[in-house]
Amino acid sequence: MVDLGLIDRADDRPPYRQIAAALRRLIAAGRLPPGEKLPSETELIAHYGVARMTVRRALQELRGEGLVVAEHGKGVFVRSSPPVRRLASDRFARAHRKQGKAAFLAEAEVSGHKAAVDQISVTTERASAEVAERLGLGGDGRVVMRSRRYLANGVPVETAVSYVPESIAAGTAIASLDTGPGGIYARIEEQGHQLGRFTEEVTARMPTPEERKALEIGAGVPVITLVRTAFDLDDVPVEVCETVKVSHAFVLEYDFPAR
Amino acid sequence: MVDLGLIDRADDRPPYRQIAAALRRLIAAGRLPPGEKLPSETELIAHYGVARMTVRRALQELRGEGLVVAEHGKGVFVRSSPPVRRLASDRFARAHRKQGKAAFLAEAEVSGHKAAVDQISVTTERASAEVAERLGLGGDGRVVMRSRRYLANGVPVETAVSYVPESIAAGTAIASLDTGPGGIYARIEEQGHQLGRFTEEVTARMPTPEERKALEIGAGVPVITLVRTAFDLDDVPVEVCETVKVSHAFVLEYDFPAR
DNA sequence: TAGTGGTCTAGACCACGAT
DNA sequence: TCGTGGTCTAGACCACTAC
Repeated sequence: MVDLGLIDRADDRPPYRQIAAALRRLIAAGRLPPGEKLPSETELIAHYGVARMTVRRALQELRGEGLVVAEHGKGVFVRSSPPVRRLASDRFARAHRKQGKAAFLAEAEVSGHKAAVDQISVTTERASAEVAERLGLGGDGRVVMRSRRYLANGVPVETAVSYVPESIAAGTAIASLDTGPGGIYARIEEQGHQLGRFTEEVTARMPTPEERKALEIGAGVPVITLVRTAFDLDDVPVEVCETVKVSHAFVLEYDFPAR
Repeated sequence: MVDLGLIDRADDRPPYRQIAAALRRLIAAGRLPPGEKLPSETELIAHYGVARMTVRRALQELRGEGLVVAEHGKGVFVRSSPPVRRLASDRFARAHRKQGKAAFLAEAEVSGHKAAVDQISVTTERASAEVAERLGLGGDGRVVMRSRRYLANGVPVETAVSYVPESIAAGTAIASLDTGPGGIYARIEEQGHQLGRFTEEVTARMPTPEERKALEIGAGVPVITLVRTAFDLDDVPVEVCETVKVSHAFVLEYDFPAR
């Protein structure tokens, strides 16, 4: 059993915070490594000599921080993190596409992860107001919508939905399940829209229940949302991609001139 | 009094979630506008006919989502959100500095917020291993460390700590409380280091207890961390700035070529 | 002083997982 | 079946705020 310490009634912090702090320290120090089971509520109650609610408040604080995950009927476990993936802003370089690699897979190769894609679905529908605006489409603009989920080493890390104007996607592999070598962007360039620049809008928030399910994360784990718009050399928007990433699995890197 | 609804014992959601959902709906619908006081715990207990802990769990869920803020001795209030601030990657343009404006204030002016800076502290110390590495300093490299907190319309939205090598900062306004017109970057350029580019590393996570206190946010509100490194025209790193931003107060915008 | 939220106790019953 | 966490009750005392 790990060293849990004791509650100091003279401490100005309430007992539940002291218990949370003790557990947090053990996790940070690696004495409770990822995947390890914490002492059960019953054990913590006996050790600290407090009521169950007090122990539960401490555990709840750690859950809120995303440090631990409770599994009903099994116990409370230290959360194991997926590998961190650094996304550099040159990850869409044409050189990668020329080699037949989509961005996610090319990046995974550099990072040494085993990348996979699943839950692919492709439909054609009317663009939402927001997507239509970003793509510069009229009121009834139709788009091919591709959604999929990315996994690193078998762990879900990101969901993505791409929207390409039907005028560009129609009759190409963009509208089929397999987009072919180089991915969507290679197909778009083949349609005569050579890519010129990207914009990305990044923010973070707590996931919706649906996102928690798709990404297999507990409450208390934030997500990064990234909306990328691709423009061709005439500055015409040719794709919008909305992604939701598990926050602790990504570091986004950007490099820009001082101007 | 607002319409709280009642608990449906046939509902598969537990009572505390039903209560949370009812309050959440009222907030979303604007029936409980920002700044408004929620019914007190006593009132909710009487209305729903449940124990106090049940009501508190519901309120706690809302607090975790950042929707409400509890004020001891006063009540629970709907959180008033700080305005969303869009940060474009040209926010450090030299043109702003030429006009004597630091980046945060220049951006606020565009967005129409009332910006403020407080909790400024300046010290000189040995660089941490991470900062030393980013700045390309040797083992005992010393840096001027400037920390401060930014507020938009009086609400804390960001803390920032800048590190500038002492060799650049010594004897300049960088080492004094007021950095003068144009901020740190204007002073660095005056020292002969004209800025060439920036890199930014972005991720998101849950805040530490200290960050929660400094940013005055509840436990369920994620933060965006952004580490920016400024390089001069010779590609020598001249500043590292670590910021922690309240996630829902920011959208980061980046624009980069397809290459 | 009265009302508010913050913390705690000592029980209870339930649902889930492993055996 | 037993141990686990999930939810709930019905009290208690404390600290903070407003009057």
